[in-house]
Amino acid sequence: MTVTITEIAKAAGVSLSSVSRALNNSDHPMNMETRQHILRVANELGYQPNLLARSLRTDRTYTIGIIVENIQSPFIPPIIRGIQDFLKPAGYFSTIINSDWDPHIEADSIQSLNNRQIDGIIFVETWHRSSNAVQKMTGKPFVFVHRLFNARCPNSVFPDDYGGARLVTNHLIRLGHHRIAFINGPKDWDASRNRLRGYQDELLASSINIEPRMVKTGDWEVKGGYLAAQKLVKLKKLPTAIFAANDLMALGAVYAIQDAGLHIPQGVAVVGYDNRNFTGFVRPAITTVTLPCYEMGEASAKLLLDLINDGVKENEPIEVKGELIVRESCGANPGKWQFEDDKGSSAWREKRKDILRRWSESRSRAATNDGTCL
Amino acid sequence: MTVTITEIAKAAGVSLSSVSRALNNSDHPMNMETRQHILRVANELGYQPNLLARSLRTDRTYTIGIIVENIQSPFIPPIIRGIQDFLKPAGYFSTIINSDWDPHIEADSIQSLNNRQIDGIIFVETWHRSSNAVQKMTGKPFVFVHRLFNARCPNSVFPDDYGGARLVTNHLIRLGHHRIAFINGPKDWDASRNRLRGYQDELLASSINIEPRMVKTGDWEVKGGYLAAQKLVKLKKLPTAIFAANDLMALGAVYAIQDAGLHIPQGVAVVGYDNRNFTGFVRPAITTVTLPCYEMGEASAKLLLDLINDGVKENEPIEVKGELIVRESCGANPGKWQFEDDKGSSAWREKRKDILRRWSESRSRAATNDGTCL
DNA sequence: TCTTGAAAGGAAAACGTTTTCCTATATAAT
DNA sequence: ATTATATAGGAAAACGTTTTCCTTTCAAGA
Repeated sequence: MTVTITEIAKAAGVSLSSVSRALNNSDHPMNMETRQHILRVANELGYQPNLLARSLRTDRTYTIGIIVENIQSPFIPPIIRGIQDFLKPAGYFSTIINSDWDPHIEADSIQSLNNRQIDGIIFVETWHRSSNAVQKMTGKPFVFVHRLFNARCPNSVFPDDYGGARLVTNHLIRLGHHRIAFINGPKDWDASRNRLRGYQDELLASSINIEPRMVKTGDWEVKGGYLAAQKLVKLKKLPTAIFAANDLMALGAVYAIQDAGLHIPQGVAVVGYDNRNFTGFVRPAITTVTLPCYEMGEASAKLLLDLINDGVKENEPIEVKGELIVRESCGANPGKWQFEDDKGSSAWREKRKDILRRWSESRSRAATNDGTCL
Repeated sequence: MTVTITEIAKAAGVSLSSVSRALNNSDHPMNMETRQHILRVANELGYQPNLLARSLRTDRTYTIGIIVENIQSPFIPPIIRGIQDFLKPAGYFSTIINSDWDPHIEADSIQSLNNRQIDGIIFVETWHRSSNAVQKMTGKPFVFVHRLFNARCPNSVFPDDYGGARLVTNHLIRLGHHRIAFINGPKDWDASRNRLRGYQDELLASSINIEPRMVKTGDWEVKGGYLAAQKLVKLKKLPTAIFAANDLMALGAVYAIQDAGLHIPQGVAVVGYDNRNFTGFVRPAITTVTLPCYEMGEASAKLLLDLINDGVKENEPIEVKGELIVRESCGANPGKWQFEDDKGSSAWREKRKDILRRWSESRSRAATNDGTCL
C-alpha cells in the first residue's frame, strides 16, 4: 500500500542504499544520472518518507515539546505562535502539553516527551522546581520562557518588565505628569517587583519624589485595580496619572475614576501594562506597554535550536523589550480615536475573505472539484 | 546509556520476547513470577520505552494532529484544550499546526503529519476544500470542528448557533421586550445566517412582527456594531433591545447607545453572542450566549477516538449547544453587579499560589532540593 | 606496468521495539 | 501408554529507514 524505499529500489533497479543516498543528498559520491533517475521514480511512485523509521536511526525527531501552564491563558498562544513560526522553516513540529502548574503533571509530561524522543523542550511559565531537576529528567536541551517570574536560569527568556515600566512612566512624565500613582500586582511576583522598580527609578531619574501612599497593591484583576484606584482618588492630593501594573487593573482604575466623577485622561490619566486585546476597544482605549510574548517565543525557539544543533550548554538569559502603545487613556492622543479591531479575530477574517474569493473563482473556472462540503 | 529492552533481557536472564510480553501485559501465557521479576528488573534499571520504535511496529503513534486556523484566534485555545483534556487519559499527544487559512500550508501540514504517522487529524476552523479532498491526502481518520461556517460534513462538530440565538432572543422577550433589533455578521457567514434564523423564529414563535429595518449588518468588530447601532438608535420607533450576533458588535452597540445619550439596559437592552472574556468585565457587563468551544473540542476528540479505534467511517455531524449567560446589559440583573475576573488569567494564579505555598513548605521542611533557580 | 585512490554502488548491520513462529515441557484426555 | 492441549519461553523476522562496511571499476600517478 504505502510505498517504501525498498519499492523504489526495486522499481529503479538499484540498491536500498542508493535510494536512501539519493533522497537525502548524501555526501557519498554518486552518479548524477542515477540520482535523478531514483528521484524521478520516487516521485512517480508518490513516495512519502516514514519519519518514524528515519528518527529511529538518526535520533532526531524534528519535534519539540512545549509545556505550558495552560493554553487558555491569554499570553500563552502568542508565545506558542512565536515558537512555531520560528521553528517551522527548520522543519520542526511541536507537541503542546498543559501542566496546569502541577509538578507531577509536568514530570509525567517530560517523561512522555522523552519517550517520544523529542529533540528538546520549551517550558512556558511552567512550574519547574529547578533547572537541575529538569536536567536530571531529560537528557535533551531545554529552555524556559518566563512571564511573571524571572528566575534567571541559563537558557531562559523573559520580558524586560523593568524597562517597560520605565518606558511608560517616562511617557507620563513627558506628558507633564508629576504626581503619578502606581497600582502594583501582588508582592510575591517578580513582575510586580520589577515593574515597581522601573516606576521608581524613572521617577528618580526625573527627580520626582516617590510617595509611598501613591503605591497600592492589587490582585492583577479588574477588581483589585478598582479598589486600589478608589483609594488613590480619595487622596487629598490627587494623582494626575495612574500607572497600573497590568491592563486588567488599569481597566479597574478607569472604572473607579469614572465612578468618582472624574474624566480620563483630563482628570486622571491611566496607563496599563501587557497590551491585552481589550485595551484597543475599551473606552477609553488604554495606553500600555506590550508584553512581547510573540518575540519571547521566537527567542526561546532560536535558543533551543542552537542548543540542539551546536550542543552549547549554557547561554545567558535573554531579556526581551516591550513597546509603548499610545492610545487614549494617557491623554497623548486627544480627539479622534477609533477603536481597534480585535487582534486575533480580525486578521484571519480578512484572510478568509480573500481565500473565499479565490476559491469561488477557481470553482467557476473549473468544475473539477468535488466540493460537496463547502 | 539509555536502557533498552535488550539490557533488561540480559539482566533478567530471559529473552527479548519475554521482556516485551511482560512490559505490555501481553495475552501470551506467562509465568507470574518471571513477569514480576522482569518488571522489577526493568524498574531497577529505570527503563523508559522508546515509543518511536514501538510505533514502527504497531503502526500507532498515539499522536494526533490538530490543524487550526491560527492559535492566536480567541476561540481556538479552548477548543484545543477541550481536545487535549479528552485525549490525555487515552494517552494521546497532539501536534498543533497553524494553517493561516492557506490551502497550501494546510496540504503541506497534512502531508507532514502523515509522514510522522499520526493516528488522526482534527481540523479546527481550517480551510479545507472538501472532505473528499482531505480523504485523498490522508488515509487516517479526521474530524472537522467548525465555528463560523457549518458545512455539515460527516464527522464534524459545530455550534448550535440557531438554538443559541433563539435562547437569547427568548430571554429578551421574557424580559418584556417586543421591539428587538438584530445586528448581524456579514451575510456570507453561516453563523450569521443561523443566528438570524434563530432570532426570527423566536420572534415568530411569540407572534412578534419581524421588521426588516430592525435588522442591520455588521462586520463582527466593535466598529461595525457601533455603526449599525447608530442607525438603530435613530429609528423613529426605538428598539427596546438590541441583539448583536457577536460580543464585539454588542460592545460597539453599547458605545453607540451611550453616545446617543441613552442608558443600558434601561433605555435599550443589549445582548451579544460568544461569551468572550471581556463581556464579564466591561461596563455594563454583557449578557450573551456561550460559543461552546471547549465542549466542541471534547466532542471532536471523542469522535476522532471512535474513528481511530472502531474504524467507523461516517458519523452524523454533532451540534453543541451554548448556554445563556445573564449579566447586566439585558436588564435582568439590576443592581449589584461585580465585574468578573478574567477567565483564563485568574484560575491559574490561584493554582500557582497554592503550589507556591506547598513548595515553600516542603522547602523549609527538607533542604534536600537543589533549588538554585526559583 | 603497477600502485594508489577516488567514484560508484551494493550487502548487511543497526536503531528498539513487537510479533510470528517454533520448541519444550507439563498436564489432561483418550 | 499414547496423543492432544495448554503453558512457557526462546529465535528470528519484521517495521522503514540510515549508515557502515565492503567490492568493483576506472583514471591518475609512479
